Amino acid sequence: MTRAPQKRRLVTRARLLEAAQNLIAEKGHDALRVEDVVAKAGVAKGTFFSHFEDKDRLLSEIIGADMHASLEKMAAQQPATIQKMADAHQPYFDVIAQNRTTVDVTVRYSGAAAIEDLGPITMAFGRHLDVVADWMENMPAGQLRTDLDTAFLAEGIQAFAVQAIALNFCALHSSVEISDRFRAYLEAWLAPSR
Amino acid sequence: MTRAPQKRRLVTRARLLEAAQNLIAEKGHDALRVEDVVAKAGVAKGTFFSHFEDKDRLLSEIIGADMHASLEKMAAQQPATIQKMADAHQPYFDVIAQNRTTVDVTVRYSGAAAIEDLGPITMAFGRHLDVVADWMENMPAGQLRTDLDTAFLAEGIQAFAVQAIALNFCALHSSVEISDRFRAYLEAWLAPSR
DNA sequence: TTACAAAAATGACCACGGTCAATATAAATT
DNA sequence: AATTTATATTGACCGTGGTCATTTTTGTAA
Repeated sequence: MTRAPQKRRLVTRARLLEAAQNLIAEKGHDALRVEDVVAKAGVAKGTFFSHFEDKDRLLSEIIGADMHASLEKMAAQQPATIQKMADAHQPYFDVIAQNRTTVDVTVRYSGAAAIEDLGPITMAFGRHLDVVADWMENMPAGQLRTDLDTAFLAEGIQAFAVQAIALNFCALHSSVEISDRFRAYLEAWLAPSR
Repeated sequence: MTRAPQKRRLVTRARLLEAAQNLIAEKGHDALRVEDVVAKAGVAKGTFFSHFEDKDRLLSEIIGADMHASLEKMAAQQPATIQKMADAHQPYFDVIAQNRTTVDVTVRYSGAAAIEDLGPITMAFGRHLDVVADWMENMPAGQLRTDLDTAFLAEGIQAFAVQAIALNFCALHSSVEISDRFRAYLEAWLAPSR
């Protein structure tokens, strides 16, 4: 039986997260250094690693929270068409595709390391599935293919979201074109004309 | 105008690659250390980085070659059904999903860094698109949806391949189940019943 | 209060990827 | 053959992520 953490620990953790967020806001995810974080937070280096198993885990904590926030914005909507579903993903793409680091970390954590401790990014990916499945359940009839359940369709949407982001980074396209590509994929996936 | 490299340089490069391949065969991709590679190859550390911009680039060179080999096996076939298309991907999955490192590197290099110098993994991804597009061009009629061209359908296949691999690592499924999942995706993507 | 055990924090230390001015070797020029 | 120029290699050095035995702090029970 593990005990509840002392409040001191929670304070330290919050300090570390806040320091990291400020540094990211200043210099971007790529330039984040653990030593800078601990210096700003006023703790020792070892403390950092007693709170986060590695640097990527801290990043995943922050990026995961951002993803979650954008997903809640999405969940508050109910797009009526496939096109609008695609468009509603914009805030989500904005978070994931900020830069190479965010893309890398997102992808790495999309497959969870441990089963027990699903990271925040893994959770966010799960939430994404739920959100789009829910959208599809409540969409005006006749637009979606009916041969597959919404959970399966949602998996496909996730695959296309990742693809759109990856291809965007490949050809150095702008963020706008992510959604162009994504829109075409969704149309083809969700409303095939055979 | 850049000159041709001296043969000495080519020899050194080959030595480095061979040393790396042997070490990977012994201990796996994860345990590869640059210092071990240069020791085995009998060169200085700096030499390594004059041949490969970083460690990941060396890995991408080796994994990319493996991917290419498996793709040529695939290209030599002509599956007659969607199911067989999916099954024919097995050697490709075996290369990419060997372990976490191969998956990470593959994904990272799927989006090329520079435009000039497309890495071997990026090239392999491109080859994959060609191979499956070619399969679809030469398949017995009536199986595939006709509303989209094969190049676009190929992009979707790629997206689903990545998704199948990623989900496999997420839930810690076995390699067998990658292709199960992939088969379902392909059927739904290529032959929707609306 | 004091004593004590569990939790938290510390910082010297290590591992390893990556850099770069200096050196050695090969090719080109006289 | 001697000199010069381009190419290839070297290895000491650095930055930064991550470890762990030790010390400090906190909650608790006598």
